[in-house]
Amino acid sequence: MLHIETLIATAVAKIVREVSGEEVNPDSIVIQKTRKEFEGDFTLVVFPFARFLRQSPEQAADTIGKSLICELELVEKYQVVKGFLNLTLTKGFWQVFLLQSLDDAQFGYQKGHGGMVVRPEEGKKEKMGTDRPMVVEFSSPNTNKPLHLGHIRNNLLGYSVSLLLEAAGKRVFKVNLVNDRGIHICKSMLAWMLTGEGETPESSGKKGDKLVGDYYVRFEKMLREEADAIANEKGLSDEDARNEAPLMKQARELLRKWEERDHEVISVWKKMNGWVYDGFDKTYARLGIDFDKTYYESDTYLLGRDIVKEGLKQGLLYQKEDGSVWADLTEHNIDPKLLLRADGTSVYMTQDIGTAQLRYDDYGPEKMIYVVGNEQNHHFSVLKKVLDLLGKPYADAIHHLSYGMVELPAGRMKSREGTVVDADDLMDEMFATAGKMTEELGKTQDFPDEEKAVLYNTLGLGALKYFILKVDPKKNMLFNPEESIDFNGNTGPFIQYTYARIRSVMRKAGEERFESAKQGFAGAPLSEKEKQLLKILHDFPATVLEAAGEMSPARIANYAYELARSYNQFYHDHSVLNEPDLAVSNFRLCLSHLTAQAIHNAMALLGIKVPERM
RNA sequence: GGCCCCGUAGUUCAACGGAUAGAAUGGAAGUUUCCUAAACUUUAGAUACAGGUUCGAUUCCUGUCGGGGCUACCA
Repeated sequence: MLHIETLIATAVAKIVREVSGEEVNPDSIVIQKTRKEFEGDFTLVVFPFARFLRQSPEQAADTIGKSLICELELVEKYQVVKGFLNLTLTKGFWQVFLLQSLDDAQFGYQKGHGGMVVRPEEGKKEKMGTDRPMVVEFSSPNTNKPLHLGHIRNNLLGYSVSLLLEAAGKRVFKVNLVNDRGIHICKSMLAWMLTGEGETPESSGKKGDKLVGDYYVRFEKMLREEADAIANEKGLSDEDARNEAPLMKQARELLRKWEERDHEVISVWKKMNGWVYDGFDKTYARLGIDFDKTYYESDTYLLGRDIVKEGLKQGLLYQKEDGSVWADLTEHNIDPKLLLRADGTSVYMTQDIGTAQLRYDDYGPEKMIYVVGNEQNHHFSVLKKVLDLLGKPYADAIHHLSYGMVELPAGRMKSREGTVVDADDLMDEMFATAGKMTEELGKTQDFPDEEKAVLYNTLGLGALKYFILKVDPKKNMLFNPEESIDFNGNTGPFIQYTYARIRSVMRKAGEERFESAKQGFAGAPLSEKEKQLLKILHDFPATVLEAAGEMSPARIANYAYELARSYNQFYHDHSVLNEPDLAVSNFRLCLSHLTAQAIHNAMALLGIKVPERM
């Protein structure tokens, strides 16, 4: 059904044109929900038109209000407060909206492809009419360390943004890019080869990614000792000492051998990475994250290297005397960027060039979205410029979805100081807290153990995901390990609870009762709380489009909270099943059902499940 | 040094340039013979500072102060 704000805006544009002859772009007309201290449903901000109409804002509002009543049957009455035109819609409009939405299990989601509005850059609106897919890359782990809280934010964001784009009608491919090669991988390999004594996940009982991570830490410790000794002995700077250290030399040698496909090195590499993937798979599964395709840097860096060499041949890049290859970016006022080292090995940028090409070849996407922390803003701006320099058509399709850091009270997480919050540990804690809270409330005494476990998982993950996704992706956020994540107030469990409450009512009503209720609420009056709830429900489809356009799950999280809060207020003031007036009871039952549907669909966009009872 | 981002109640988060800056949490005070009190109600409490643009600024511009990031032949 047509969105009412659009309808009003179009009508206003027409009125202004008829009265003054001025053309007004309907997109520029501001319609907002009326603040609750005033009477009305929607408010038109009249100030911008007052000049066109050569009237005071109040007069202009009155003029437009009068015409709107004639123009739109849905508008029942209006009131003017200063330059604000407050419109009240008919009760019939709200009831028709409810009735039409009731049977839509996909309520809030776009049907079919295309037609969404996206604002990739601030303030820029752009119609996206094509059927080309969106590729969303997220997670992008290194295979030398387990996943931590930073990765959780990344994964949840990427996954939710993918769902959002899909809900907005796009075809979406979720891809992971595993950084499975490079000097850092060689470090954990080397430590394992030197000190591991054949330890495996099976022999030690450790999760594979944890085991490999331990060797990475061990390498850094051993290197520290060597570097300190050398620094003392030769009076070198820390950086130089680290580079001079035999361990570092061995690691570089290992990387060189790896690039030569040395059998022994490759076999250790495969073995250890296999352990890590087993570990990652468990963590992803538990988080509820999945991918359509996984790229490996080890498969793409050579392609990147070829593209760079080709660029060099075409004279788009230049070579230094030592043989290293560079991109000249002086026209952008950026330092030259190294793309191939003198020894021919590639750097991060090189492989990103390769992956971009591969991804373009694989999907021909409209946009390639990279969910990567804002510390890499510079990297991506350089990547786009280098691809542009190389004449790649997809340079513009690259969109860096840059998100803020998760910080601890003491600052950012540092593995060297052991302040990293491990992803698996955190999920364990959330599960335990959910169980403890629920049992203290005595809500699950009659639950079988299996249902308890499912519920605590749902609630623990719900709390965690909501906690992270409710924050604007662009902003840094704070996590305090000393305080457990809340289950009361503006939280995931609060919204889940609201859903469970509604489901309980629906169960008591029964399917038949609900079916007949749909046919029988025409005459029911509309209370303030009920209307408030309907207004919020009506907003859902537009909110999904906006959230998709801004690639901001936070918009959905805040929406879901507002909706749940509004329902709880309604629920507190009104009885659904004990209401004596049948029409009113029917109406409330339907209202409850649509609310549950909207909560379910909103939370689904965040990757959060909702329980039937809790 | 240069470039970029961020400063909103004690704390954690909201607010397309629009009305009296919203929530949550913590503090204070209440609500349950009634569909789930993980709820609801009341209450005190904030736009770092100084200018500018505007009918209107938390939002845009300039400067100051404070925090973070980037400025790698790490990723």
